[in-house]
Amino acid sequence: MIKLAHDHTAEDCVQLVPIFNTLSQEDIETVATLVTHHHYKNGEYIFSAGDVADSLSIVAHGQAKVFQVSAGGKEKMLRVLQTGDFEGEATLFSDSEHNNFTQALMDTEVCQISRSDFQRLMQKSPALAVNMVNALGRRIVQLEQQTAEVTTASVESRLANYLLETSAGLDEEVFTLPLKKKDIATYLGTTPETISRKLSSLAKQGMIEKISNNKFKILDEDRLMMID
Amino acid sequence: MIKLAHDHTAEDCVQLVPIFNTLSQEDIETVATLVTHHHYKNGEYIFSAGDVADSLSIVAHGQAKVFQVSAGGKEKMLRVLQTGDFEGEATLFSDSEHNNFTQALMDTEVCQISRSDFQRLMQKSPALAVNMVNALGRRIVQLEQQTAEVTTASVESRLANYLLETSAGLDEEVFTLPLKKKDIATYLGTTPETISRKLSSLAKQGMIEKISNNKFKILDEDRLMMID
DNA sequence: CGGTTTTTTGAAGATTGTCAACGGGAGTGG
DNA sequence: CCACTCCCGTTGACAATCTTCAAAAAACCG
Repeated sequence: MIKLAHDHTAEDCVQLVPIFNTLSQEDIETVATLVTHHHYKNGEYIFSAGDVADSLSIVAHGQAKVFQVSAGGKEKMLRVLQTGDFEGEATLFSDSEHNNFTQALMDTEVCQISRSDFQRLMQKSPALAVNMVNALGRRIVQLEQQTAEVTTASVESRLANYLLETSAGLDEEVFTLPLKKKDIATYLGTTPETISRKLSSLAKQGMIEKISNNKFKILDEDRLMMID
Repeated sequence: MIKLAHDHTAEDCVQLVPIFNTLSQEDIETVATLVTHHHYKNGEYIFSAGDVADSLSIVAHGQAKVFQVSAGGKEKMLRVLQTGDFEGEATLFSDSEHNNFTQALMDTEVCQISRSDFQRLMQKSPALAVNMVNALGRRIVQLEQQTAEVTTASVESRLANYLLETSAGLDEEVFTLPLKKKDIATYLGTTPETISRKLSSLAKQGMIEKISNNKFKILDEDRLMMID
């Protein structure tokens, strides 16, 4: 069966993405017709704060960073979208503007579905709505943990956790940080200088090893977990 | 039409709570039959971390605080549930244990619905699932703002915002803080001592007035908003 | 009213932020 | 292929906010 490139990618979205891939074949085909597909190169903006927020964006392949910009012009990293993640919760329930920026970190495929289509789809396909509820629930639990950690733990502890999470699930002991240190800093609620110092400190203590600028190796997982 | 007290409260839940009150009459009646109702006095625990998490708890009337306890035994306030709010996202998607504590701050009516019933209900009534998606979406937006603020703004600014939010929507200029300063402190990611000092500072600067231990009056809203 | 918890206040100390300068790597253009 | 530039990361010195510890005062509860 030969398909056009565009169709192929639209169905990829639906096949690849957790909130869709448990749906019935019929639903999957419906979703595929409603989805539009876009490609973004490294550094391109998927959307910006102030844009009309009328659709949900789903990462079919690649990575993108979501961040806010304060009145003073300072960035605050919120999270990194991986394949299968989506962004645009704010668009789900009201006509509004995006409050975040989303920027591709590499070549990234994004599928979008308009709020009205998505709401209709949820009405027609309860399984989708339930998937969505579950996905959002997971996200809330994670956000709560994150806020608790930021207000509770020291920078060194937060950084250690970040390294553990980022390296988790990789067979390779050597892993690459997907973000610049500047972004890691705002993600963890600190400054690039402090990140630099704490990484040195962790290395000096023998818990990690710096391979290159953004490649590291975990040497002592247990000790990293017990910081603070 | 005469009803038993218990039935009355069960329907109150359904009538009062945003995620339910837009449902069809038929759905509302179904929900009412699935809901169990409990009363908690000030200080009683609605659930504790480690409890089996198999139901969603909805506040029909009253106030309750949700908090975590760290390994070291320190509390971290997460939020205050008001009438209509619910807690138990973690229970939505998997058999697991609660990761939070929830404790009544006054006499509080709580309705609970089991995960399995709730999931069935969402399958049958897409409107409910959509309401749920919207409610969770709102919550995520709020949590993101909160984390951004904690990592970005000074304690004085966070406290000022907290006072503004807590007093918002009240006609009375004098308002009562629902939490002890200890809890406000962990909510804002600081210590009771710092809260005490910053409140004095705000009062000295003429932005607020201390009426009693936990009653305050906003004097200069504009200046409070512009801190930091 | 007695006892316990909460809040306030003070002083000292620590973690982290800020400012500034330097070094290095990546990309560009000659 | 080399030189130049720009941005990022590093390092140091200093400042500031905030935390911690301790003790006294105030509020709360039965």
